[in-house]
Amino acid sequence: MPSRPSRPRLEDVAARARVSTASVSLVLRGRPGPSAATREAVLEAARDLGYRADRTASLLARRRTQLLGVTMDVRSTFHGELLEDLQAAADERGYDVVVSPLTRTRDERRAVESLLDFRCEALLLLGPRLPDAELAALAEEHHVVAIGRRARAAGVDVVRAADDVGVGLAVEHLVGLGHRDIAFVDGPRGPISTLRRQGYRHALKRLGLADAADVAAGGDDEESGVAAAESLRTREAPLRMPSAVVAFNDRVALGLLDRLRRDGLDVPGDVAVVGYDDSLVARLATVDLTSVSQAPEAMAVAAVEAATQRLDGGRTEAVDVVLEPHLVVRGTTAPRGDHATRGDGTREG
Amino acid sequence: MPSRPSRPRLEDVAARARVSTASVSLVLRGRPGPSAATREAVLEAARDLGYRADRTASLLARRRTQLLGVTMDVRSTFHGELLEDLQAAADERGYDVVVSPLTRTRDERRAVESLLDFRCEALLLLGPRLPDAELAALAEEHHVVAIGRRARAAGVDVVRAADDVGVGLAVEHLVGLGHRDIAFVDGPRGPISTLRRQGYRHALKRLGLADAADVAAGGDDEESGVAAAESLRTREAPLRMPSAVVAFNDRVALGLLDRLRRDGLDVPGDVAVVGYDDSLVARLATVDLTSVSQAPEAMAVAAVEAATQRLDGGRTEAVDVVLEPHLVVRGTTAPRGDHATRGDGTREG
DNA sequence: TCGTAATCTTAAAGCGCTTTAAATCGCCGC
DNA sequence: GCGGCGATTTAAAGCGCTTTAAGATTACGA
Repeated sequence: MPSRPSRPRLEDVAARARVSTASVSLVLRGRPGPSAATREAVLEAARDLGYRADRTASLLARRRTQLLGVTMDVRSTFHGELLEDLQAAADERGYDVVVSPLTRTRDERRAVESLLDFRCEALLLLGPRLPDAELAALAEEHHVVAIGRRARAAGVDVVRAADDVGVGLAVEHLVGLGHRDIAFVDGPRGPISTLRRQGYRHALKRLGLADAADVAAGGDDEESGVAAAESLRTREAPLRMPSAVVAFNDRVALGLLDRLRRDGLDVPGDVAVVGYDDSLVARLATVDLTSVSQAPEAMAVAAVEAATQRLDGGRTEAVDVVLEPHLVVRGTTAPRGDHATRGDGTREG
Repeated sequence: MPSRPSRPRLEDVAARARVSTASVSLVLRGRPGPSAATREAVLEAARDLGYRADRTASLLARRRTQLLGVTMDVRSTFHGELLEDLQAAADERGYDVVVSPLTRTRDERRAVESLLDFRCEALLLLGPRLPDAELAALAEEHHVVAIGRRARAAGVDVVRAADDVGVGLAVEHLVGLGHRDIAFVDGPRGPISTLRRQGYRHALKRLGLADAADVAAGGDDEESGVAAAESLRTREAPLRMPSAVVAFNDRVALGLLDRLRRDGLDVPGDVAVVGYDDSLVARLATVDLTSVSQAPEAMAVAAVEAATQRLDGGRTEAVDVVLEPHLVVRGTTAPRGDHATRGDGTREG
């Protein structure tokens, strides 16, 4: 039941403090000018009245909105986490965030439109799927930051993690544990998979294990993981069941884990598994998956930074920020020794 | 790189169409008045100029904002789903949604403040944790709808599912499959658990199995499920390992599943498991968990409906909408017969 | 004591759109 | 040919806040 007496306006505060609305405006926004006496009077009046500025009006009056628009997939917990960090980073810089969720009935284009209606000053797109050309077109009219995806679109700022390096870390970790037969379960067709696969190959080469390269078809979800597990276990002669697997992402790793364990294999005893994304599910005590973190906090900060540099710092050249991922070691990886001593030897070939 | 030539204003459209700004405003919002000729001229001019109304300005001018504010936990996929449906429902009624995420550094109060700053006309709170008193206070000044939680707060509209009925459905399903020893793994202390537990007890009574009531301590996450699985398997004499378990929610069910299977039990062969929420994870092919759905779409529609009824329908009495949940049968439940024929008999007592 | 600079304060002009109240235009009947 | 009426159109007054430019005060040095 909204209050009948409409909320107090700036004018009311001014009247009560016996000063002009200009002074009130200045004081309330902490701008220099008003004397200490005026400040106090205004603050007191505002407090008494329970005054709260009408953002709509102030946005209209000042040319700026100080709003950052974010598009995201609400169903993705990774995006959820990123959003948390974006909020925090924006807060610190005096910006507010408007989120525009993508849903079945609301594609990326629509979500962006909505953000523009709100007059957001910059668009932060989480894992945008818009074609590069469209991103570039958008960037001609607005500030846009693509997060988590490489983009060859003029004028678009990009903030992403070095996926190849990330996979490399995983491989090094496994080799360090004594593993030699390390398979990589691929992701869906696309630039991200390519990069991760490269990371895998290069790491093996670097470690003198180039010959052991073993890439299995995969995908980006649990089912792909299950399928990959099956194919790894039923392969023909020259190929062997690896002692460790690096999966395209955590979901795939999850499918792998599930299937391997149902088949009676012990993880990490018989097979070590590493995921990618360090998603919330990887952190669950029941999953406890070793995974590569894309450092969402750092990405968030970098993205907001990119936006504010354009807005307040006068930057006009697009930037491409590449962050170093890091490995989070948990319970699905262990020294290879374990395998030899308690594995059930369910290998082929 | 935002465009230099500032975006066209209403005035520009008016000039180009050779009519007044009033006419343009009327036409663009589809209000009655302008003649067909005027309409056409305006639409054409607007199209030519690529005109897009400045929401900020129009919000200020008209008294209404047509904005619904939603607070949610971004990490919850259930909230994510709900949000999708809320968006859709709001869209249909000509409202726009502003979402205010809860994060570590941004509690519910803060999130609500933010929504008020945006001048949202109604607050839709997803599973609010604010104490009833605070909800009631908020409701004195604003329209508030609590979603998914019972609230004894004056003036607050509530939209929730009949949890007791939901658990009842699960129990009936299991009994229909021939199960008799059906345990319930409880949730965390609170009204929701109480209601679900009641639903469990009442259903058993109704089916003449009151004596078989078997409530195990639980919680609201995977770990609680693991713990519950352990306790179910190691209990003393008179108690037996049940042939079916209804869990407080899907996460608990997941923990149960994981632990039971690692212990070599077959689900649903040895034990049938039912979750609650019909979350995305329950639907994963690798999980395929029978679960009770709270019908998020229906909740979303009801919530938006509640808000618009107050805003446009003139309703002033609070409503309490209780929706009927439904059971989604998947792969973790099967006739008890299965158990007898292929169970490994790992029971106690 | 007076002029001038420095410091505060404020009147007033918007920001871009909506809306009301009044003006305009046709058209009809007498 | 004129008064009148309904259908359109529009001038103008805001919505609540910011900001600029001018005005008021005070402070100082000469």
